[in-house]
Parts: sequence; C-alpha cells; structure tokens
Amino acid sequence: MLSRSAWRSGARLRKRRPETSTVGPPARSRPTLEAVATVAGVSRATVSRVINGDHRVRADAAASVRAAIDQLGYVPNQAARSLVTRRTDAVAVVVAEPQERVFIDPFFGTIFRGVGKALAEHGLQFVLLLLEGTTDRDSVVRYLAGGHVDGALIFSLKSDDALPAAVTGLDLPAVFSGRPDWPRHQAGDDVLFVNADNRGGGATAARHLQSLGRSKIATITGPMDQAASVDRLLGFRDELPHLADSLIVEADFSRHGAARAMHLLLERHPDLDAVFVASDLMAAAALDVLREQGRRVPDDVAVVGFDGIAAVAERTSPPLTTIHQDIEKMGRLMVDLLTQAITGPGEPRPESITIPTRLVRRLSA
Amino acid sequence: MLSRSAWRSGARLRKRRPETSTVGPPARSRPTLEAVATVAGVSRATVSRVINGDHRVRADAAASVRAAIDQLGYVPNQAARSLVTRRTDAVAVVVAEPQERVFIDPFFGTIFRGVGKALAEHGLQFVLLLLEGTTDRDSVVRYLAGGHVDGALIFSLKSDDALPAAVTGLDLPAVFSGRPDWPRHQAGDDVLFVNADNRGGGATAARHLQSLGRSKIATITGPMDQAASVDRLLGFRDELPHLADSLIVEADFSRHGAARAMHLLLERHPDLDAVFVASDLMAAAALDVLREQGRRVPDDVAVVGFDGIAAVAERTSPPLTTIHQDIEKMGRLMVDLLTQAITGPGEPRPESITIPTRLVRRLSA
DNA sequence: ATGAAAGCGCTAACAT
DNA sequence: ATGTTAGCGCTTTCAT
Repeated sequence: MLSRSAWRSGARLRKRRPETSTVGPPARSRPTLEAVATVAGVSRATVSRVINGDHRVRADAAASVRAAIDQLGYVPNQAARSLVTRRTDAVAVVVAEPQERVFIDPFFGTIFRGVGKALAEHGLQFVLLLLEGTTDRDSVVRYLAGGHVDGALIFSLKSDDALPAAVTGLDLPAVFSGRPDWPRHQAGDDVLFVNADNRGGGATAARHLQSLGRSKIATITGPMDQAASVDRLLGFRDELPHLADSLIVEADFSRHGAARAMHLLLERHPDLDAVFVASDLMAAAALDVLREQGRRVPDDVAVVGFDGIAAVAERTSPPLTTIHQDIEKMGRLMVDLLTQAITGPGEPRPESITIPTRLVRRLSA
Repeated sequence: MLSRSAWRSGARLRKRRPETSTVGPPARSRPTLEAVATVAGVSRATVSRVINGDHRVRADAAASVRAAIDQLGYVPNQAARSLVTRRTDAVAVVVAEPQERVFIDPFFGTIFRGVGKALAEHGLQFVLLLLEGTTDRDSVVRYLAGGHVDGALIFSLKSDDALPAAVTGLDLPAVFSGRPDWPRHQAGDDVLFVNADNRGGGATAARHLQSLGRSKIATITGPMDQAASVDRLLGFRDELPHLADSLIVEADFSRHGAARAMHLLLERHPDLDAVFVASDLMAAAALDVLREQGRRVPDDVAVVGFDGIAAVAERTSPPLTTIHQDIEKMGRLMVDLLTQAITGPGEPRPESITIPTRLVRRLSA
C-alpha cells in the first residue's frame, strides 16, 4: 500500500528559471516540434511523421525537416510523447536486495547482462531501480505506477517482501525472477515468472554425491525465506530422506556466512565427506575453509555448488563441480515474457517458464 | 552526436487496447485527477493542491479528496506532471563501464550506496543506466535529453569515451566521477566533478614504502586511459623519480590482470621488496600470487593497495595496508553538487571537489 | 478557499 | 502528401 503523503516527493528542487535571465548562458529552452516545423516550413504533423518514420512524406520535405532538426538540436520531449502514446519504451528492473549482494554476487551481474542485451534488441531502455531500505518500496511503487516505464522485471527473493504484491496490484506488466511464494500469492494469480529447476538441481547434487560413494553428506543452504533456497534443499532431501538436521546449516548467500557454516559443519561432523552448497560464491568460501582445515577436496570432502557461473566455478581450487543454470538465458527469457505481456491482451497470454538445471562436473566432486 | 534514426526506438510494442474488451479483466484504465475530483465533489485544481501539499485547502475538502484517492487507487501520471513542471524528481546514474567491473569491483557498490542514500534524502529517484556496448551511448543520450531525469551522475572512467562530451552538450545538470580528461575538455569548461586526491595518494604510498626501508619498489597500475590510474602513478613517481620502467606494469583493475602483472614483476625482479597496487581488489590478487610464489608479506614483500574498502582490505591475508578514499562520501558529494546545479542559475555555482586520501595501515606494509 | 481555463509538447484522427 | 484539430493528465495563473 502506498503511504499517502509519499507523493510529495520531498524538496522541490529546481527553481523556475527566471524569464529575465540573470547571468550565464541564457537558459535556451529546448526547441519544440513547433520550432522545427517553423524552420522547416511545414506543419507539426509532418515533423512528427518524419521523426516517427512514417513514410508518407515527400522526400524533400523530410530532408528539410531533418535539416531543421539538426540545426536546432531538437530532441523529442518524452513526457509529452508518452502522455499521448501511453508508452515510454523503458523497462524497470527492480532489485529488492541489499546492495551488498547485488554488487557482489555474480548472479546479478550475469542475469543483468542477459536482460540488458535482450532489452536493447527490443529497443527498450534498461532502468535499474535499487531499493535500499524498506522506505524505498513506496517510492519505487510510485515510480512504476507513475507511468515511467512500460513494464517491470522484479528481483525480490525474500518471501515476505511487500513489493511483489504491490506490483501485481498495479496493472503494469511484470515478470518475476523465481517462483512466487509471497504470502498473498494464490495459485490462480496470473503472475509471470522465470524460474530454474532448483528442486531438480538439488536432487541431482544429492544423487551425484551418492554415486561417488559418499555417505556423510551435508549441505549449506541459502536463506530459508527465499523460494530458491527452499527448493534446492527440498530436492536434496528428495534423494536423502533420512538426512539429519545437524547436517543442514542455513547461510545467507554471502562468503562470510558460508565460511561460518562450513566451520560449524566441520565441528559437528569432523568425518563428513561431502557438502552441497547452495551457491557457487558460498561454495568457494567453503573450499577455502576446507583447505585451511587441512581437508583435501575432493579426496576427503567432495563439494558441489550451485549456479554454474564459469567466472567463479573455474577459478576456485580445485575447480568447482556445480549445478548449472543458464542465468543469462533466464534474463533473456524474462524480457521475452515481458514484451509479450506488454503487447497485451488479444495475444495469447505468455506462460511462465522453468528452465532445467544440470550437473557440470569439474574437480571438486 | 545523436544518430538521426535513433529516435525510432525499435518495435512499437504495445498494441492499443481494444476498446471493446475481449477477455480477462476489463482494462480498467488508471483513474485521473478528473475522476478523483468528481468522486470528491471538488474541482481538479483542489485535488491537485491536496496532492502537492498546498495548504490553502479546507480540511474537510482535503479529507474527502484523500478518501477519493484511496478509494480509486489514484496515482499521479508523471508524464503529465513533468510536462508542465519540467521536473521529474529522478536522477540518472550513468555507468559507462563493462558490467563485469560494475558488478564485481566493490568501488561501485560502495559509491552507489552513498549516492542512493543522498538521493533518497532529497526525494529523488535513483535511475541506474548501464551501458553495454558503444551502441548504447546514443540510446542513453536520448534518454537523458528526453527529459526523463532532472540531472545525471556520470561514471565514465575512460578518457576517450564519447559520453561525457555528449552529456555536457546537453544542457542537463551533470556531475562526473573523477577529474575530466576527455579530449574535447577545456580547462575553462564548467564541468562539475568529485575527485579523490589520487596523485597525493600515490605519493603517500611511495613515501610509506620508502620509510619502511624498501629499495626495490614496483607498482601495478590501473589502465592508463583513465585519469585516476594516471594520477596515482604520477604521485608515485613524484616520490620515486628514478623508478625504472620495468618496475611498472599496467593492469586493468581486474583480479586476473593484477595476478598476471604480479607474476610478470616477480619474473623481472625476483628481488623486489615492495609493490604499490592501484586498487584493493588488484592488491588482493597480488597477495595471492605472492603467497603462492612463496613470498612472505610483509617480510619479503610489502604491499600497499588503493581504495580503502574495508570489506576487501580487512579480509585479505595479511590485512591490506591501503590508501583510503572515502568512497561513500564521494557519492554523497556528487549528489550535493548535482542538487545545487539543478537548483540552477541564480544560486552561486557550486564548485568541483577533490577529497583527500590517507594511508590506513594494516599488516601488509 | 475554490473553480475555470489555459496551456506544457506531442501524436493521431480526420480533412483536404 | 500534408495540414488542422482535438486531446493525453496535469499544474497554475487568474478570477471569484
């Protein structure tokens, strides 16, 4: 829900330019369509046609319009345009995660590359909205509702986040990263998402470790308030139904948290011979701890990660065996879904997508 | 220069909603001011006043307006508003760097935290624009020129980037990160920037290493097409005027590049006893190489980094002695400058800022 | 304190 | 092929 006073967007910053300019360059206000039309000796409509690629314009008229545009340095006013077209050609990418994670976990860098490329292909501007505190949610919802963008891609992993519900109530095309599991979500809700087969991936990890003959298998999970973490653990347990609770330690997708979890596991079970870690970044940290504690990988302890980001998995020592999901592709798919949703009713409604995961074997397991 | 056809922003995505709704929820178009006014039984002007915090409205009128707003779920259309106010209450943060760097080097995460907080305090929306290839420059310039934002913060470290010149030609308030050194820049240009005293920091590093009694001092620099890298080296040489070229290796601010540079230095000068590395991230990589090559730090080789990001410098082994710049503060200062510039002519013109750097001693030197 | 009315700069019928 | 015209949703004089 939008807090009422939130509209007053704080200090009004720009003072109106005094008509009688004081000092400095006389605030040449940007040229308008009208100005271009006058210079080119045609009507506004013709200029508009040239700008928007309407071919029903005589070549010489078009040429003089273009000349006028260049001469004046004219750039269309987007506010005016989108007021009538109801389109902005921009898409918001909303990330409701602490900045620490966004700028450190390569997951985001990778998926944004996919998103960015796909958006560019569609001629859409990539607008990234970062949320710092809880306060920001209002301001972002206002931004989205205010018509700045044609649609939104939402990255909000915590189940109890208020943002998803706020966004779905907005009548703005939106696609989520990961399966929805926030409180007010109903199975029937027509929420679009792109998900990886986290459960299947967790199961694959467990089977692989078992096939290696490991018997004391532990796992370091992500935060249990995120669907992806829950699903990975669920799949893992599908194959290891008798897994003791003491072999499961929850961490927070950070290096630091994973290191702590690894220490804890080693303390509890000095004889463990395998660990499934819910992200590559955390697996890298676990490897460091294992080495430091004198365990050889994979001889003493086999390690399987999750993500399959080459930049991370190939550079650990030993290189990391991991459950791979095509993250960049997930980004592209989110954009595909969104553009279909924007195209709107009348077209067949696009469907959410779950992409497969697969084991990529390197040396750690 | 804006390529002419660039305005045609690609596929027109949204088909106009058929007035005669087909299936699904009838595309309830967003309520307008007019609708709120009707429900509240007042005029548009009064509703507008309530929304914008104008106090010259009777309490009961204001109350019924607010009730109508809640009932209808009304949110102002920003395009319409900014068409008349000529303000958007949004600021673009433009990053002309490869995404790899943005999402890995903690410099960006840190400075964005400062920027984000300061913008929020001013009631301004943070809009991050990421540039992938060169193609994107047009699209970003169009976005900035199109009136989507009130100002821009530009992070573009490469000297030969076309973006800064394009932006300064735009009559849009802008503040740059780092001193300007792009080709068309003239000393007289009134470009606003926030810079760290990179040259002073480089000199401090050199003096510190000398004070430790080191005599074979090398350096791993950042890319020489970036002012910050050049300045750090300049300062370093100020104190070490006879530094041999073979003791200088250029890297690219990446871990990988720094590791390669460190190997190269060790090969050339197995007897080196100190290294100044132009970023903490690179210094961390250099430490790894040194350890791996059997050098003790700081006993055999002293290492000084640059940035002073605690999250990096405190977690290396040994913890990193580094030249500290208050990155988060730089972010805040950029916003301060920008808001002053947006306030516009009439006010005293703000001045660019260079913040000091200082040595923070830990164990590596 | 409130309403009427005039635009902001643009696109999209509708004429011609 | 081109011009005329009517808005898009809002803020802001100017009256009252």
